[in-house]
Amino acid sequence: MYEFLNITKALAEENRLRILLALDAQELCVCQIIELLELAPSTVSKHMSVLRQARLIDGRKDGRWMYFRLADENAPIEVKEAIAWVKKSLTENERIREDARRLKEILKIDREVLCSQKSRSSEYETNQDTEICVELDS
Amino acid sequence: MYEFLNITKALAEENRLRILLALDAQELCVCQIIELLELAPSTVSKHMSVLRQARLIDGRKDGRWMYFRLADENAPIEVKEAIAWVKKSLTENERIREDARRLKEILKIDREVLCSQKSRSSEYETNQDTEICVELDS
DNA sequence: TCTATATTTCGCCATATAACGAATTATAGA
DNA sequence: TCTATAATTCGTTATATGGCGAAATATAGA
Repeated sequence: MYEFLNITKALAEENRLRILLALDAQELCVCQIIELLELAPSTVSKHMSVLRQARLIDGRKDGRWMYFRLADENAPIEVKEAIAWVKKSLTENERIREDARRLKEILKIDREVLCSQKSRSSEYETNQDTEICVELDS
Repeated sequence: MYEFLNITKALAEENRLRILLALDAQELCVCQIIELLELAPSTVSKHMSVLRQARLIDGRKDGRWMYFRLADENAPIEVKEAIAWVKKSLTENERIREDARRLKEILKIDREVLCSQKSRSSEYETNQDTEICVELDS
């Protein structure tokens, strides 16, 4: 029961659903998810921990970067079915589609540039990555 | 998205999962669910309202009694899949099986007796419905 | 070894929500 | 009409959780 509740609680939050759907197409490092959601690193880290606790995602460390991906075939059946249900229910959702578009742009940015605090978008200024921001906000 | 979140939030609470599974076999009136969960009427009523808002259950009023049942084929596809997923994941759960056993006993009790405050079980005393309470607590 | 930095952990605050009892509403039956 | 009562609504309280920034941790590279 508690394991199942871990899954449903993990799914009961909009940003975590956005993360799951973003991971549908490819694995992502935390800084890319931070960029997508425009949340503080500590907040995103907590969300990843909740999703991982529920076994909805797996993580691997590569140097300083932490990569996450959707749980695969080895996951418990309830988890696999949960992921299938979420994907089917939300793939056509407008917010999720917008995330997918934004993510495509984010993936074009070199990770070194993306992850450095200085070049992080949106937060403080109408910054220099004009063409990217225009794409992202459209 | 908000509709989907209504579903996941409704599923992210143990007592509401117990209610859904209890409704798997038959429709129930609120007083029967109160008896099963041993929660205050106002609490159960709120849970029913959350489940209904998510469209996971339907209700019908019959005199003073309100009956609820699981959503049927007319429900949105996400709802039907959610119900199927929950059922498959939890039917074998020990807590849920115990609820099913208790529910069988509760359904034997005449509803007039069950619903009247005086004869409500467990709460205050080792009451007169001895044989029933023994069954329920075993 | 020392520095920079990606991520996590921790502590705090604001908000959401589960629980209850009291008050209210709706309905059956006297 | 009046009373009893099943259920809901409302107000309150306690707890859980999302958010952030600061501090800690881990690792790459100088």
